[in-house]
Amino acid sequence: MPKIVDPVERRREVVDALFRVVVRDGLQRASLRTVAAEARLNIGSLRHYFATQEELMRFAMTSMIERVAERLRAAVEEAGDLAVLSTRERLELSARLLGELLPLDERRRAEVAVFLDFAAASRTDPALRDLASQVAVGTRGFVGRVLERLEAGGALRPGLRLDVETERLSALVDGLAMNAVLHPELVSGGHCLEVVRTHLGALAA
Amino acid sequence: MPKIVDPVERRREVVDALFRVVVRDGLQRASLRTVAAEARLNIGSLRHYFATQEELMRFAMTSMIERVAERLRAAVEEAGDLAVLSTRERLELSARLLGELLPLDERRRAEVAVFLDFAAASRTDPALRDLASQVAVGTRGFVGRVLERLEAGGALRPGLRLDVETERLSALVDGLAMNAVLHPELVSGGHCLEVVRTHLGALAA
DNA sequence: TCCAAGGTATCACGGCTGTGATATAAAAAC
DNA sequence: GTTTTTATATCACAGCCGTGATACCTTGGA
Repeated sequence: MPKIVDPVERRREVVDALFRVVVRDGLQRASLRTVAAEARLNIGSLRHYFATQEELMRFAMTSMIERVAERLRAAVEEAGDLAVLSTRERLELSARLLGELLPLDERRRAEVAVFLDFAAASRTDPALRDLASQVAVGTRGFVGRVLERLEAGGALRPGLRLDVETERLSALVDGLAMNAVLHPELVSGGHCLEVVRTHLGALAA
Repeated sequence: MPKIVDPVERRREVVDALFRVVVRDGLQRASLRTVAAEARLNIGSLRHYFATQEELMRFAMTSMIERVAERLRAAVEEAGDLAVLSTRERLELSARLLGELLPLDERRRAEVAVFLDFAAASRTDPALRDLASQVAVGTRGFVGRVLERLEAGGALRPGLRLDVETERLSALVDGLAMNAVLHPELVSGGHCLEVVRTHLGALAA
């Protein structure tokens, strides 16, 4: 019974299955066969949508990037205009925005885990390098925009070098996310938010 | 010609070969065969020293932990008593100590790359979990001690919560190290040091 | 001198991997 | 109704993997 299933939907199902495998067993275990089994598909069917392993991996990584980017865009839009807010409220709003990159619930936790595995793999896998670079540039842009809006609203202490602060905050968020995913018994979601709030508070005072 | 080689030295050579493979091709490519080839050993010889793959991986990770821990200890000892130093000098010294965890030269760069791959693998590999946890606890202890000594010397601004600041600085260093290794075209060693100096400066002001 | 131990090397097995080729069948296009 | 496309499914192949078993040789000690 071909053709009755939307191929776009099928690809999404396969990518979701891949993510479940990566979260549960790591990227190394995400072979075509294990992903097909997780998606309840025959490997032949899977290869009808993704001819090679590299094609599947790149499509999955691209899908994840688009999903997170869309969520960040929605969060920024929902934040709206911060002209009406007090400095304290602006800082709290910024913390919530940055929290979209932290493993504060199961969904974000899974995302960070997948990104971590892909990032580590991208170091030695040329097929993933450009995508990993795209992630790094994207998060820097997002963090930089958060800081710019704070400064434009006069919420930041004067004399800050925004490029250095962007690098500092990006590294902080990445490090927090990684530690929270790798050592949840050491770093909880609450700890992450507290550290981010402390950091933003120090940038304001 | 058996017995003429120190088995301790042999194990060290194997571990060094493993690290070279991991840095060059990633942990996934570090099979018994590739490591044996890199060490110019027959796989049978390698298995005479490491019966199983898990034993080799755990020994390698443990060796790396001990090497870095020893270098950190030496750096702290060399730092000596900071009672005679000015606040500015104490901050610069602390930055140098934290720099031991950053990829500021080829050796440290290789270490961070290896740690990153092992950390990512430890998330889903039970055989490495305790070692990864040991690394996380160790770096937190090191960072915490750096902050304690600064505070004891009165170099830090009052009112800081040292536990939160330890988590913040640990995440910052981890994130910087990761980003510098994964995206050297985006984050150089100089950038790392500048960010760390900025952070310590903000803790002092 | 003989024996045990340490070190090197090779073979074989089952298992998993990505991938090419191919068969079958249903739906769509003409 | 015929043909073409889309989809599912299976087989086979070469390659790498960890590992068990084993053989051979050199050295140290009894």
